[in-house]
Amino acid sequence: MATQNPKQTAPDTARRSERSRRAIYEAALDLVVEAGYPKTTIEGIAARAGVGKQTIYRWWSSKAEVLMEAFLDLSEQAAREAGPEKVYVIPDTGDLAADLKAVLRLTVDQLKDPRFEAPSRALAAEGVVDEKVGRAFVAKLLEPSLQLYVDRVRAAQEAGQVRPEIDPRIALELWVSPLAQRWLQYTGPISYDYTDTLVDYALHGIAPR
Amino acid sequence: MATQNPKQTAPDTARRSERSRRAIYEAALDLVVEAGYPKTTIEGIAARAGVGKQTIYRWWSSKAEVLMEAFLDLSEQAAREAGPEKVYVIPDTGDLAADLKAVLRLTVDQLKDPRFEAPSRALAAEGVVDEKVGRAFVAKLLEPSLQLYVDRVRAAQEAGQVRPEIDPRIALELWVSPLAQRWLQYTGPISYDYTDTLVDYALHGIAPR
DNA sequence: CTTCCGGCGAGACGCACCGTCTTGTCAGCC
DNA sequence: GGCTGACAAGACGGTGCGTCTCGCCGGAAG
Repeated sequence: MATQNPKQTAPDTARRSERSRRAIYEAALDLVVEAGYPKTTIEGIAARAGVGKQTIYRWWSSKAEVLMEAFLDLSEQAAREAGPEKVYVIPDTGDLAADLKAVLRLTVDQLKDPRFEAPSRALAAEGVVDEKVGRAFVAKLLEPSLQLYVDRVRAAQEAGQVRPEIDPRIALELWVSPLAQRWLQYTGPISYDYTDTLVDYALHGIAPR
Repeated sequence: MATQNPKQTAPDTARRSERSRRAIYEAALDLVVEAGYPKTTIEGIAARAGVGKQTIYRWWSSKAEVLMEAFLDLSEQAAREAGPEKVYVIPDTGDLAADLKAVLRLTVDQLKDPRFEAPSRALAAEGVVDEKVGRAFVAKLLEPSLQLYVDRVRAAQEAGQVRPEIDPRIALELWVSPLAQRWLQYTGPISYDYTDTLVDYALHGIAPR
């Protein structure tokens, strides 16, 4: 009994083809954008990438996993291109409302970019029905962004713009979740006005002041 | 050229078998609970319902549509059993915060009932990726419940507990959407404490009063 | 530089499910 | 009581699944 591997005879990463890996990422993302997630198949990805099916099955265990890594790769690439620390930190001008509104406007734009929308919709949908995928989606894609809001709200607390007993992790859901639900479930239109309103409601509540 | 039907020679509803219809509803719901949505197939539903596949294809156009009607039927049935006007109107004791907290606690319980959770997760997931299904899901299942919050917030506005310029349709998202997102996407735990906190934040905001 | 091992592209395989179509039966309006 | 069309059952070709087998070839080790 030699070294016990999680999946018998694990493949040798040293000999892995970088060329194939990237071709698979690109094919997966393109297909999801063009044909939609349900019509995106492993066979289709392999064919478009000019790759044997086994190469996909060797390194990933599901369509969702392929797309997750492909999308993660795309995000990192986009982050590198935009330059470090561009959209990836929430500004702190001292005016919490203005800063949140500014970031949410960028988010609104991003949600309408097909190259971003198609894969993240697909992954979100898969995550709703498959808890494992869902938690991976949250941990790798969502949580890092949410943490930025936590930090910004904490700063606002120290500046006296947010009550100290407020839980930042819950506070951010007052504007993130409504936007997310409208986008994911088509419960309503998404606009700058809308996100601006969310920030106002979140900061001051709906009760008389 | 006789009466032009949307789908050539539409079936005759008068001769439709009620017995088969209900057997299909039950089989679909059971399979989704037991095996999960992806493993629920039309062939599987037909087999378990003791029904020919054609009977399903005759009356529905997709797995999602079958499940949607089945779940709608289940909801109406549950509503009838609970008696008219039980959970289906939001109480108005004059204390908006208390009323919202009470209803949200019931929602939390409902979200954890497997017989309810499995189908609504499945439909929500399908709706994320298929806009047609998504809009139907919202219109038939979500919107009616949300309307109750709109009515309750309007009453609160007339009672002077909510500022008059507040849009009730957006206000309700301050507590509904965060709960929905935590449930759908596994972004955090769901508890009475959590929903109580949401109501407090929504009413009074996070800024110093 | 040579050897060799294992990832590689290609695609055949059996399986499950798709959506359509066929058959004979039987239930419900006329 | 007769006709019509929905019904249960299941055959059918098509497609994607996940596994497998085949040579090929390219990078790590000697």
